[in-house]
Amino acid sequence: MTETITGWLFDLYPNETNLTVWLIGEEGRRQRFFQDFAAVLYAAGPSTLLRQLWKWLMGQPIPVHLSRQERRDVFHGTIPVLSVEVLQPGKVDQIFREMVCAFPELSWYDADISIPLRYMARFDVFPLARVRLELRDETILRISPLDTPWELDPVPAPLRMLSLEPDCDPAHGETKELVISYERVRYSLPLEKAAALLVSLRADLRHYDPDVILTCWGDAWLLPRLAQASTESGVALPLNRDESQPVLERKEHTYFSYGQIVYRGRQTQLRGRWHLDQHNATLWGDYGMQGVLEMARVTRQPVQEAARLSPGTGISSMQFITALQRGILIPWHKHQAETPKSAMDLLRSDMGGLVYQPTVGLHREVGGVDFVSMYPGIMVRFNISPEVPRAKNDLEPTEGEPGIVPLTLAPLLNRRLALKSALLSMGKYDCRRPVYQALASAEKWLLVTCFGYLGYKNARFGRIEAHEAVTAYGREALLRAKEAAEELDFEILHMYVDGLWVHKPGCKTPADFETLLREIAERTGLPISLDGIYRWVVFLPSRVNGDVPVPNRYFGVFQDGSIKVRGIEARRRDSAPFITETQLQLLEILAQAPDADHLKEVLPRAQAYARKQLQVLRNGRVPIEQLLVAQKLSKELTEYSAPSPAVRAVRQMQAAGRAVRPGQRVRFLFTLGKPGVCAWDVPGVHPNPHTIDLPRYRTLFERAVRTVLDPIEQSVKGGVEAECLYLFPQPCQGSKTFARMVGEQ
DNA sequence: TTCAACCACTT
DNA sequence: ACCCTTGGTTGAA
Repeated sequence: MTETITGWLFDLYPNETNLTVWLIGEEGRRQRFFQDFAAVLYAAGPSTLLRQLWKWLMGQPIPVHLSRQERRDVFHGTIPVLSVEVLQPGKVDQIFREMVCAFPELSWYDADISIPLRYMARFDVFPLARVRLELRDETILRISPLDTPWELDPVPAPLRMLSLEPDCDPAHGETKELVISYERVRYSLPLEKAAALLVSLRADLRHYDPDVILTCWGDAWLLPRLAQASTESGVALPLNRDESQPVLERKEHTYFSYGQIVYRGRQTQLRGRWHLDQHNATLWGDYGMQGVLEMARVTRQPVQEAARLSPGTGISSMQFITALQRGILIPWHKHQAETPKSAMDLLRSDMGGLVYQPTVGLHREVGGVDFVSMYPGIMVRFNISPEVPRAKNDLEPTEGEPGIVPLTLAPLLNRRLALKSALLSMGKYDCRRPVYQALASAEKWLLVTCFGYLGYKNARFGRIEAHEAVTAYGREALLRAKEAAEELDFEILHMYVDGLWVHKPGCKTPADFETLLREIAERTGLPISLDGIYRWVVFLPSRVNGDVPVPNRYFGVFQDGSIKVRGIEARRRDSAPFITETQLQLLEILAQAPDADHLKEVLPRAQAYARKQLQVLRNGRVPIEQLLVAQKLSKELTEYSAPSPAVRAVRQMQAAGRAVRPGQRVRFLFTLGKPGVCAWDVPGVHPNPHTIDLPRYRTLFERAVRTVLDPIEQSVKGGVEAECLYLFPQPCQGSKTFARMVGEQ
């Protein structure tokens, strides 16, 4: 007796003998099923060794199916392999470890691919895919997808969410209460009365049966704490929906991504239910739940994994899916202890992108023209992939079988283009807008990283020549764009890697740029778009040498009044919120001018605002959190040779028993006297507001204000009284002078 | 005053 | 162990 049901694929993991698969049924039931699933891996090498391996495997207790096959290796063509089919998916890692030990000389393929990823590739499904199951009792006989990860508006799964939120950041202060909320329920309980809390929470879990437990600081703090309380008090807390499985812990780790060191705290994963910690999810800040689900869909990683995925892992898993589905072998990589060159290092060292010197100052009626996902676009159009042979300096589209990289990228790129064009045509207040924006930004990361991986020596599908071909065409495309613009009498104000800023008197509607865009698209074969038309844009000079332009510090206002800011204080994550806020507010005021000619009318308001904010600062009325500076620790404390403010703050934290790992942020305040900083995340220590180093904050404040106002004032000079040019007394460097100025009030 | 060390941004 | 874009700031020599 078989039956068929449909629903959303929710969770998936190996159990003792086969796989557990959770489904959210069409009609809303959460159901657990089981499915037989064999994981296949391959060994290649001398036939005698393969024969020995065969014999060795026959003597193992773990059941396997063995066969000789021919498979395709990306770099070596078709090779003979021994196929090892492990019938108990949960045992793959164990048996593989033993095989490598016994036969270290053999080459291994498809060996370190997670079970969920193998499953997703085999059945072409993904987390929250709509699927049809053919069942016999609790056993899945067949699973087939009803949609693809590339739907723009997938039918949303009816997820039940329960949120757990302590009343304050446990890293910083003393948490007393836990706020529990779901649907229309919301209440809080003291954390101290553990038994009462556990009983209540258990009742909620049983009664509401959430799919998602959404927490703040749940990974490293709340859930471990609840688990411990549960053990101590004897009150069981069934966080897992699958009570036959233990709660899973993923260890903290630090990795490089795009020239940055990144820290991921430990993670607490559930089975049959998701736990998502908003403060420990890679993309949560910018994209929220939608971003995490999108990441899971396109990378096909389980949702809890997707939540803390690095873009590199994300793009790798997409390539693995492509390879698995096409029968291309995935080489096994030992994890070498060497420090990998980051993708960003490569981008820098081979001077990948073309960079131009902008014309410093304020410009009006400027078109921002961007290639959309330029590097991925190049890889797809020119079939750039490690296994596809290339003639040198060949800049023409190639014929033939698309390679792994373009095959992986094409749907992602098309999706991003589709999202972008949907965004262009939808109204400003369309409710899908924020979602689409979140999806587009989430994918941008994957696309950008894919290019980096092409030149990354540890990537399994990398090749430096392919990487160079991409940057070479990128430079060529930008130059062709420049030529096209100049032939159409546009003035080139600036070019940067994949975008250019152009001006032509009278060109201020999208229609005025249409010919240019079409011409560039035609000459380069790459998708191009109008990022927007600026009412005005300012390219900043170097601060060290005021005559020299810098390519990536600018700000401007588009015709719809929205603001674009790059490289300046407000974009730096080590700026205090008060500084960022002031700078962005200044820009908001300036954005009220309908065009550059009206800047002189709004400038006095901006100046008055700056003066007001300065007063707030001087009077000590800025909330202390607004003055917090956050910096990322780039290495172990012992590796530092200079006692930078961040290092001094970490020392304070260490003295209080708080460890900080590389990649973690250190929050601190600048204070008067030695050591000049006060670490924020030291429990029980509350900095005295009177010791705040106001002069220092004032310097930072004025710097940020001058970045924005100086160029505007210069451009409207003549029409404005001279006294307006200097908002503040001349900047003073010595702290004594500052102390006097702050004291004078 | 100079300079090495350090942080962050650009995509 | 090696190389390391840019701009900018900080604190010690």
